[in-house]
Amino acid sequence: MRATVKDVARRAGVSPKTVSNVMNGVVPVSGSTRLKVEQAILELDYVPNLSARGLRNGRSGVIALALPDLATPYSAEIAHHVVEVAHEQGWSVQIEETGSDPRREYELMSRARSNLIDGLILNPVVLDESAVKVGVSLPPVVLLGEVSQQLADRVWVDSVAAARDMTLALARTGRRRIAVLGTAEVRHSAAAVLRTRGYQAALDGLGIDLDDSLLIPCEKWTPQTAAHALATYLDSNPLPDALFCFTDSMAIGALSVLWKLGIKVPEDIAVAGFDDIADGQYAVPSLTTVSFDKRLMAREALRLLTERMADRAGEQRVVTVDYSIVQRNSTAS
Amino acid sequence: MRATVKDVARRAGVSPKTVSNVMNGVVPVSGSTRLKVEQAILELDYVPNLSARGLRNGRSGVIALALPDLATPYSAEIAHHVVEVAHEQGWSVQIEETGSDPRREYELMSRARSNLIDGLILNPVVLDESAVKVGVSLPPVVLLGEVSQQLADRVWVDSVAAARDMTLALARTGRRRIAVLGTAEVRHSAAAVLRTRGYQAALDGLGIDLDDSLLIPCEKWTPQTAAHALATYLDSNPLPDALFCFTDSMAIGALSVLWKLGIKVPEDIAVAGFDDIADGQYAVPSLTTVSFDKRLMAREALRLLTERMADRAGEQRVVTVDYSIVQRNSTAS
DNA sequence: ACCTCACATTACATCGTTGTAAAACGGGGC
DNA sequence: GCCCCGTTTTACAACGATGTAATGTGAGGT
Repeated sequence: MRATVKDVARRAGVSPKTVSNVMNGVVPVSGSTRLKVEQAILELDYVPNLSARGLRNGRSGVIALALPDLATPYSAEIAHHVVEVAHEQGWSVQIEETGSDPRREYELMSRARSNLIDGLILNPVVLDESAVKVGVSLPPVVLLGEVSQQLADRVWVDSVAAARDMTLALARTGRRRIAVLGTAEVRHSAAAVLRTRGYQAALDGLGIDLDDSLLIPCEKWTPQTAAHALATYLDSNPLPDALFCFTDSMAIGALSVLWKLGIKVPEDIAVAGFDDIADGQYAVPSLTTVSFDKRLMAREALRLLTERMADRAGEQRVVTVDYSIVQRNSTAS
Repeated sequence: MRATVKDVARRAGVSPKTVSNVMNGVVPVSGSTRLKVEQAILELDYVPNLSARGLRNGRSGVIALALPDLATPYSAEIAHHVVEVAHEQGWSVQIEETGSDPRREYELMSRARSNLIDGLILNPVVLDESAVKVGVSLPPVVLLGEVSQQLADRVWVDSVAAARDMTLALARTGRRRIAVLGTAEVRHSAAAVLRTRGYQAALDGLGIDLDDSLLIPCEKWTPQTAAHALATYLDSNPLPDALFCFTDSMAIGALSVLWKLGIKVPEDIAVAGFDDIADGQYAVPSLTTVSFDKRLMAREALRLLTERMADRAGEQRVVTVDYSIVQRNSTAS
């Protein structure tokens, strides 16, 4: 049987509450009793029962992190940082996968209410109206990434501006027929919409007419689907000058296809990505991308979340994280 | 305020215990009362408090998954599968990162004891003696991956055999000076030791003398460190025939370095990895690797874990998951 | 009408921790 | 020696759900 405060108290010759006081350190405890208690804790190898603590004071010390798909390098890096930052601050992290299913996104919020979870960091894909219900009797939520409506506190990168800048950067290397990979036809993910918007803004600024045939749709943002989408596209379309993939993962799939087809990057076509995942640096050729500080995102998300827990009523806030265009070999001129 | 069983009971005109009976479905409840209760639950938007439930019946429905580093594609894929399989079975998953620090590995086990966690799936790196203490008053544990001692239930791939087979496969393409990347000089991770052993066994079988200068050490198994290790190595050593990297991640780093040096893969040197991460398929050139079913590993780990929870005393078990050598372009002859 | 028996429901206690409010303690001043 | 006051410790109750054991209900048999 596991030792409880009672056992420790008996052994130390004090009351249970005193043991609790020693552990929590809010109520002052005299040096001598503190020592006795600490001794007893060690001897009995006592560990507090977090369920009981959670029941008693209404918070569990656990937050949930919900991502579309953990196997995605981008999600994995985000998860890594959130877990690490959370741990520094004494939080545990429960991971949930939404599979980019909006039903699941909402279900999570309601599940979180069953406690054991003090807050939720959600990387939504198609959230939108499905979860407008946020706010009422739901746990504190911070959204991570693009959303089309302001539903809750949120941390993001201005991907309209980033996509615009990347498009401009590609144009600056002399490319004119710039295709994008990852536009959405069915499920309009906020990220796809915003990045497409940035791309169009850049073309407008350059005085280039938008050519719809340069919008290569790709519903799932994985190397596999990207590779397939690009291969199919190239079957019946001329090769563009440049290819701006809406994520690095897709870019990696694209590089693979281009290599198999004997198309040289960056000589025949420039390729750029978005997210700056670790592997992009080691892609062949190394990948030009939109980079931003994921650890900072994690830190800010956690900050917003803890502040929200302290004050459920405050105004909704948005943190915009800086980005930069990182030029690597895949777009050399 | 959140509704409790009491509120639901009052509204449905029954006792709290009856509400509990309806929810848990073990004790029979008549149709009419069940309906009343379900109605009340809906009206009040009642969600059970898991902390209270956990306190009362000693299990929280949460398991922990501890990995060295979530940002690693291999870890991420494992996590993805564990989370998905666990979710299917109604478990939640708490993620912990060990940073391959044995102290942290042990700390986790003791933390797990504070409940909120019914079991632990641990991917150890240097566990060994540090956690021999498993078993006594610790939560049910399943180890995932290589270990040097049999400490607990465990799921693994026979990486001695796999490394041997991969080495033989490289030899079969006519390579003789086969280097390995990822041997350990400082912290002897079990995986490094076992894979090196398989490599040596293969050379023995082929009648090739072991050439120590073909063992390229690399403590951390990331593309970055691998790239650095390989670049440094090639500065002062002749190019081997083939390079067997102990993980795909390292292989990706290696491919990047080779490409930058203008060394052609597979013409000048064959490159192989281990783990079959998704990106290996899209590497340039696509990566030959040791493949195994990660979802099966997750499923088996969870099976062992739940069985262990049911029977803390049973014999320790080992599940060995099959592997296969997947030939791709990086080793074409 | 009465008793039995199976089945449905209930009251109560309990899980381990901690906030509240009250009690015990101890030191200093008169 | 006594009282007062600040500090430390304590008893008790409560968080919410559920197992135990006891109570209540009704149908069926005689």
